[in-house]
Amino acid sequence: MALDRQIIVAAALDQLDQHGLEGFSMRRLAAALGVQAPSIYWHYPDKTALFDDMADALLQGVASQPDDAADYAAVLRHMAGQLRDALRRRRDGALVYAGTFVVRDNVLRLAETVIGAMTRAGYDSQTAARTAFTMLYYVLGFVIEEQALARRGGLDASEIASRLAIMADDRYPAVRAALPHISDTDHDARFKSGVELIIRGLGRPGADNEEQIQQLVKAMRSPR
Amino acid sequence: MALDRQIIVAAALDQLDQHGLEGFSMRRLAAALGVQAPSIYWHYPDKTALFDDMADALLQGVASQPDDAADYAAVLRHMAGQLRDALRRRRDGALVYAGTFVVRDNVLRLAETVIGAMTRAGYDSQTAARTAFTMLYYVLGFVIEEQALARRGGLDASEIASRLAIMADDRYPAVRAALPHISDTDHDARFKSGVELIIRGLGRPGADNEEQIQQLVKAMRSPR
DNA sequence: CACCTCAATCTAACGATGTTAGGTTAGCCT
DNA sequence: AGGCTAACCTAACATCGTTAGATTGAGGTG
Repeated sequence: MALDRQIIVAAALDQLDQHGLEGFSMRRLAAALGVQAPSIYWHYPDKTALFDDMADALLQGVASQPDDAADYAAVLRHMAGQLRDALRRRRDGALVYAGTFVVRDNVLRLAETVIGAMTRAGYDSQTAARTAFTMLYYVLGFVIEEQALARRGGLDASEIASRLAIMADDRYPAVRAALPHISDTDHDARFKSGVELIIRGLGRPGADNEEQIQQLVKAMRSPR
Repeated sequence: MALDRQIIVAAALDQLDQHGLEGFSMRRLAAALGVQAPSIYWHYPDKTALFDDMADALLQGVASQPDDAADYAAVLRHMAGQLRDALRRRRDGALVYAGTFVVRDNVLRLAETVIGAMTRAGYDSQTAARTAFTMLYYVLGFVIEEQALARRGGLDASEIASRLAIMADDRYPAVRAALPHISDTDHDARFKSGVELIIRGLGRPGADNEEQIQQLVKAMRSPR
């Protein structure tokens, strides 16, 4: 009577926060809803269908007020940040989303915002689409690793760092030299640097200018 | 007697290919090894420890012969491709790796190759480390989505494409215009374009030159 | 009001899962 | 020969996703 998909999804996301992806259980979810487990199967054919809705719900509110006037780089930055926050909002959110990869309104709106801003700036739609996906994959991979620490309950960041320091012996001099940056816990800064790296990789709109930039950069990189 | 970790991991990866991550079972694995399920628990404390070894084994052979003379961009390209192939080799390989995120010899060797090549080229170790991670996250996200189609057995790529075409109505004009590129099934080309985007984002080694390039690119992007 | 329908829940159960407790074997060391 | 222990076994526990089929209760119809 009281149950519908929206209520179930909301409760399911709370369950996710409490027990994680591994500990998620249809029975516990049902109990939290004050109902028996099979009742959920009247509203959803199976667990994966429920998780599809959960994945979509994660993106609710992302790209809700697109700014058509904004610079395309600003849009990319903003959307990457919003996507990261959305995936981080719930425990194991990135894994839930990765497991399903649904095509729904919420993700379409996100794509529209990014691709629209880029095409308006003069990029062809292939470049726009591929950039949007590259950014999406980066964010997804980043948050998955960001949440991986929480997943393995026991060890914290410092523990990993010290274990890494031990392993990085003479066989891995470059890794050892870069240790403080590899173990850097300033996730915000690390995330932004990746976003900027991708944005910077975009040349000027139009294939010709694109090539120009590439050649120019290449020239500047050549040995002094 | 016959059993050891190496044999178990090899059989476990075969099980992964046959049944996927969802269908993986300690009992079935044991049966494939001609043994009862609890026997595996003499060699591994639990399932997650086994999956850690499996994740590490996925990267075996990656960056096995580092070329110290190679251009840093070539190293980045090569390592990204090798990592993608490694994760793709086994069904749900990317998800297995994402679930664990272990720090072992195989991943250290990969990091050493990339970071080493970049620092030798003149980049500071922070830029090198962050670039390596950005590339890693991109590849991970890419392969997760690449394997997502196989995970949901029923629908194939064309089915998704047509469903997407239906949803991309007037509300999403940019998405509709970019449809052929969004549904592009040439995964190799899409993968490479992301890799090149990230590589291109790297400026000339050294902060000053870096800024130079940024300013230059910015100038070229400014309205005609 | 009595009857029917059907959405929405229930109980009961099936087969499978990861894991643990504790017993059994078989080869090596003294 | 006798004991130790690595490496397996059987049995069982609690829990899981899911299905079959019974039951409830509200709304519409005669």
